[in-house]
This record gives sequence, structure tokens and C-alpha cells, in this order.
Amino acid sequence: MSKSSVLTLTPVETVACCSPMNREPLTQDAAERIAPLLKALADPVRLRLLSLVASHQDSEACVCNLNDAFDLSQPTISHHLKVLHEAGLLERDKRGVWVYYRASTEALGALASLIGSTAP
Amino acid sequence: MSKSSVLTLTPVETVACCSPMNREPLTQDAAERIAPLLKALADPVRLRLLSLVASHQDSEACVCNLNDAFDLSQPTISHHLKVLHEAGLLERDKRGVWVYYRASTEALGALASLIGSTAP
DNA sequence: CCCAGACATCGATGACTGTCAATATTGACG
DNA sequence: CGTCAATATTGACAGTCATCGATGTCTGGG
Repeated sequence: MSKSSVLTLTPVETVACCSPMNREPLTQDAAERIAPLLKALADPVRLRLLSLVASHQDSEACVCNLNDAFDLSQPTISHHLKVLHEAGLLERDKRGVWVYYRASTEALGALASLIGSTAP
Repeated sequence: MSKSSVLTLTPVETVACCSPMNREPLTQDAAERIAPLLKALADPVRLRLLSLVASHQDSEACVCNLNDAFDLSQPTISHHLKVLHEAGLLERDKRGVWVYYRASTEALGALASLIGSTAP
């Protein structure tokens, strides 16, 4: 018996610095799904673009309006719109010569609630 | 009267592609203040780090816990923690040899409500 | 059928970023 | 003191990104 007690491992190694966890953190998969959305938003120009589109009636604006609001070249704006579109934050709608972008309130709401839920 | 009516300008120049705006979009200043916060969040590792910290009791965790949760070198984790700290999303607290990071629920809440308010 | 205008794509370039190995700093403890 | 363990800093490198000018692709009108 004495021998076996020597072999017994202390079951909970109380490392001083550790504190318990209250809930499950984000999985790696979830994080890798969400990060690209945030990356698409994490640019001042794209933030303003999205906000500009969302501020229009029906959350919809045509590119010509957007180009004029910035001191950037038209290809640059087009690039940023593409990034937002590919992230699922803007929907594209071509009507004749003009192209309209609409803010996906659904995607934005989901993102907001996710960030919020990280906090409380 | 007929003359004056001829001189009357059409008050709203209806450009075909334009639609009216319902509210003020983000200013450039606001966008440039918010974008760095999102940039700090826009990385899978940092998202998981923040979530991991926030999931601990008192929204606080020590670095040794965080290092172990990733397949990354210790300097890399330290770097990511620094980015989150400088963005104001994590607060630093050194206690003896160990360093604890605490999630700033305030900053996270503000960010979430801002993204959410872009949508509705 | 061709032109003009709206928007997208391409290629280049300078700036920034994630990662690591090596090294420094800091605090506890013998 | 001297050593060890925890964390930060540094320097380097490869990859990504924002921006632009030039060019391509549509579409409607004459």
C-alpha cells in the first residue's frame, strides 16, 4: 500500500496562476469564419462605404454616389466594394448602366450580436 | 407670374441613379477611430484570445493559460496580446511573475452597438 | 455600328502584418 | 548574488493589402 500511495498522482495540479472558465470560448473554426467578416470591416474607407450605403433609403446606393464621397480613385472604391460584397456585407444589383449596393442588415446584426456576446 | 415660374429652379435635381439618405453616415473621423478596433479583432488568433480571456472567471486570464491554448510560439501570443491591449480591448495587470489580461467589456459593448446601429 | 459613360479587372508598387528564433527583462527564491 | 521561470522585445522574412493608372467590359443612344 505504501508503494502504491507513492505512485498516486495528485489529481488536480493546482497551478497558482490558473482561474476556472465560465463558458466555452470560440472554437478555432468559428474564429476563422468570423475573422474575415471583421477584416472586411476593418478599414476606414470600407466602414464609411458600408455606413453610407446603409444610410440611404432602403439601405441601397448606387456606385456613382459612393465614388463622389471619397478622395479616392474609382478603381479603389470598386475594390473596396468588392471586398465588402465578397464578405457578404453588401449585395450587388446591376440595373441598366448603374450598379446598386445594398447593405445586408442580416449579416451586420449577426456580427454585432456576436461581438456583444463576447462581453457580458 | 408666368415669368417667375419660368425662372423657378427645380429644387431637387433628380439624377436618375440617386436615392435620398435617411440619416447621417459615419464621419471620416469616426471611421478612423473605429477601424483600428476592428483591425485588432480581425484575426482568428486574436478573436480566440479575447474570447478565451472573456470566458474565464472575472473575464481575466493569465498568459500561461493562453499560450497553452495555441500551437504558436510564446512571442507570437505575446504580440497578439499587445495588439489587443493597445486597441483597448484587453487590460494588463502584472501580479508577481504572472501577467493577467482582462477583457474590457466596455469597449466590446460599444463596438457591438456601433456595428449593430449600422444595420437597422 | 460605333461612341460615350459606368463600372470592373489587371499589374505594379510601397506599406503593413503574422510568425519565428534569439535575446532581454523582470521577479521570486535559494 | 545567481539561477530559473514567465513574459516582453527585437530583427528578419514571407505574405498580404491599399492604392493607382491603364485597360477591359458592358449598356444605351445616335
